[in-house]
Amino acid sequence: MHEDGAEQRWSIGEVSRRTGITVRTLYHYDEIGLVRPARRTASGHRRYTASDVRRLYRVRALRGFGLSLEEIATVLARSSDDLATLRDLLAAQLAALEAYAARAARLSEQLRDLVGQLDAAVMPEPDQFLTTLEMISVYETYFTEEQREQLARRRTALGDETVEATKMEWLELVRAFKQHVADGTPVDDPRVRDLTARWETIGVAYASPDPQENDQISAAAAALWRDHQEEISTRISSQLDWLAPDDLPKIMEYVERVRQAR
Amino acid sequence: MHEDGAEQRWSIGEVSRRTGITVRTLYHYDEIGLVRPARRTASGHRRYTASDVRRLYRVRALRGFGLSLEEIATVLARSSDDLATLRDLLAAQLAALEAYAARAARLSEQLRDLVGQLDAAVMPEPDQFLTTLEMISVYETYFTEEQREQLARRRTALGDETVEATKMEWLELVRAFKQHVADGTPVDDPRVRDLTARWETIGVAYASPDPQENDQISAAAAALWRDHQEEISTRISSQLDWLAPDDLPKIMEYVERVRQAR
DNA sequence: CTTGAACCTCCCGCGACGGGAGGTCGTACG
DNA sequence: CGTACGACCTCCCGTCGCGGGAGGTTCAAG
Repeated sequence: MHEDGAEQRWSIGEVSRRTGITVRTLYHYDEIGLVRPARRTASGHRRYTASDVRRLYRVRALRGFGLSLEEIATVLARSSDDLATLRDLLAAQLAALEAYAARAARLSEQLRDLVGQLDAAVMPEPDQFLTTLEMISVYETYFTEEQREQLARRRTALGDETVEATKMEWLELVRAFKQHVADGTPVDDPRVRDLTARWETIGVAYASPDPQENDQISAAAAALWRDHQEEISTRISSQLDWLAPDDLPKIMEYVERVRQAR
Repeated sequence: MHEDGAEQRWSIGEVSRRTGITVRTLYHYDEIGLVRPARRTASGHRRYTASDVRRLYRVRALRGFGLSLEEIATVLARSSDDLATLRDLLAAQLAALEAYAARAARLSEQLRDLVGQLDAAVMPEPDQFLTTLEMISVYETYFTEEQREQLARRRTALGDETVEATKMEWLELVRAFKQHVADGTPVDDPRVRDLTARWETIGVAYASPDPQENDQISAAAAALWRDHQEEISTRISSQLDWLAPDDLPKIMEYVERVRQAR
């Protein structure tokens, strides 16, 4: 650690080449005071010292971890004596990165599904695909991020076949109810009471251990149905040949009346 | 699909509540022409139709997948007849997301290491930690992303113990060379020739199957050493009690001369 | 002394809005 | 019928991390 007067200094271009940071960025760092060259020549040209360059390397590393320039400025201002701040920031950044990675993974999965559906031409109608997009958004409007995550976890835990089986069972119930609605079966008939009980147990597999959470999810689902009955009914009936668009609202209303009658 | 004159229309505030999109954002979408309400009242208030709201849901879903508003505008402009564009965009987005997730995973690992080192107080000197940051940046300056990934893959494939063993073996070689340098052993001595051979085989475990890639990595490493001898030497010697800061350059030069003498 | 590269400052632009100022409109209530 | 208040309107500045251009000065080599 010897510092004599003849210390080496570099022009902004040389520094740019050495560090791989563009000249424009160096100007920017100087402007905001993040890395200012130790001195200027008489004519105003920037002269960077070895210590400036080291600071630049630190900035680059921290930028690489996703810290903002402001955060970097604060940790580099106090860091010599205080590593705790830096540690906390890095730890926070780590948590943020992991959360982001998890979100990205969920999105990737959803996207793979969608692209797969498009490729398999399962959904030949363009309108139908766009409607799928709408439903995704509606779904996200009514359920919070945690709720969606919770439901997604449950689904993957149960496995695709189980989920598919549940869907089939639900459709079977819908068909049975449709018949009862058509027949005008009274709401206190033991048969429809049994069907309603099965209806309610279906969701149990997706329930979380926390009952309060379940209530919130049920409430969100109810609100979704309340506000978007038509779209949902249209969409589901369009994929089945035995269900008319206005069947589902009638069925849901009927089920509700059965519940009340208990 | 019946469209009578008495179609339902909503004010911007109602739409905001229904979709969860802020009023400000609705203004923005109108401004850039992404979602314009079907009409205005005489006084200029926006009136959104059901079809506008559906478009908003589509926009929100696509935004959720990370598409830009411009991309969304193009796919929604042509999408009714052309799902291929949308498919390609989603597929591209999927690839981008996966790449990003992979990068996030690498960064997380690096960050966990760093935070772990800070917590374990392995590195009590603040300066030393900041120097670590500098080295990270330098490392990234000289090796390309693929090269770093390649090296990281090799390291994880070999396992921590093997890597540690390699490090130990290398240190052993360095100590042996240090002695030979001190003794002035001639560069054509079979003992130093053997040591140099071992030196060279050490890196082989990290080599890629592609020889050209190896050459590039070696070149990058050489450039790094050329430009940052001092920092590296200082850093390594500070962690060992038997190595002076100026030993390593001498040793490297000696090894080079042994190589030339062959 | 000239030429061309490197350097300087100043300023507009991006993407997707947030937020405030300052004005108009709609409607419910007194 | 007036008035109060909330909802709505347009216009414009700010964000973050620079990129890039204009228009001028300085440096180093020939």
